[in-house]
Amino acid sequence: MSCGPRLVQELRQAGFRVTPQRGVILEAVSHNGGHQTAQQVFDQARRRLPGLNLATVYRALDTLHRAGLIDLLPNGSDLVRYGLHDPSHPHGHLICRSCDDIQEIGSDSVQRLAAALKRTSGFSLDVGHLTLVGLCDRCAAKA
Amino acid sequence: MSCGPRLVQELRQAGFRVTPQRGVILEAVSHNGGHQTAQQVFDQARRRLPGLNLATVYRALDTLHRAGLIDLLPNGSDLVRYGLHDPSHPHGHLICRSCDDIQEIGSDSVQRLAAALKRTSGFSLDVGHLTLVGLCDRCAAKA
DNA sequence: AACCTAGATGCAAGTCTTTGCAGGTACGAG
DNA sequence: CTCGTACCTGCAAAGACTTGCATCTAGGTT
Repeated sequence: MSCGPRLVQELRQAGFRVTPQRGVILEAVSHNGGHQTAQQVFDQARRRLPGLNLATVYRALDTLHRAGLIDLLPNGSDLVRYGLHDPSHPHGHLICRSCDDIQEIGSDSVQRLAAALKRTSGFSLDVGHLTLVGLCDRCAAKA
Repeated sequence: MSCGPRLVQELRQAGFRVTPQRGVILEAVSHNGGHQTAQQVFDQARRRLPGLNLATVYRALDTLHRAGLIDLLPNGSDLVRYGLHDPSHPHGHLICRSCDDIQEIGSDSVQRLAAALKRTSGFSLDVGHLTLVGLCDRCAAKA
């Protein structure tokens, strides 16, 4: 896992400090294939750093997010989940408001929307971690 | 204000009951031009229904949202705000993650994205109340 | 290598929102 | 018009997340 080097480089570059807490928390985020809740990250990280506090986890998750190391998945109806941000595989998420299913979308159509918004409103859409809410095909068929 | 008839019709149609609390809460949402927080809705609604409870406000807002009467504006960093849903004027919101400014967007480009998603993934995007996060032109210029 | 300071952490208390439960009410059936 | 019950509400307590403050530490400076 190449977390270590990336952590140091990207945190420093964004003007944040490299601390053991942030290292352990970043590793915990990727545990079990990602998509962890804050509490799960906390439980996992505390095994390696017993004194760790939940408030620190929330602050570190925010910091790592702002440094571009992790993505937020605000699930609408469920808890917020966190995942490693992989710049070599940019994608958005489609979340079904009925069954909470998450599917990924490639960024082609999103890129086109972003370009249109930039042109018409000057707004820079966050393409890297975009989350869209609606109905998946199965739930749409029911309604 | 045509809240009354719409309230009765749309709540019933969605299988919910029409209660005085829901009526007062719906009116409170539209107070001051909309975009109210839950607390503001509570303060406003309690003037007409003194016994009203904050938990009821949250439950009613959820119910009214699911019945299609109000929109949610999850502001990312700030509190969630609520507004009347106007089917004759569908639009999305662009929220700046840096300064929390909200601007509206017409649905043209959003409609195109929705059509593309439907085609490629079978996913039905909620076009009526779409909220996109990014940087507004001023904050993008700073960064 | 020792020092300084902005920034990070731990703790505790605070907000915002949700949930469980007991009693109350809308509204369709009789 | 009255009844019955599924759905709502109020209350209190929990859950999720944030914030204020004192202490500590990463990492640049000397």
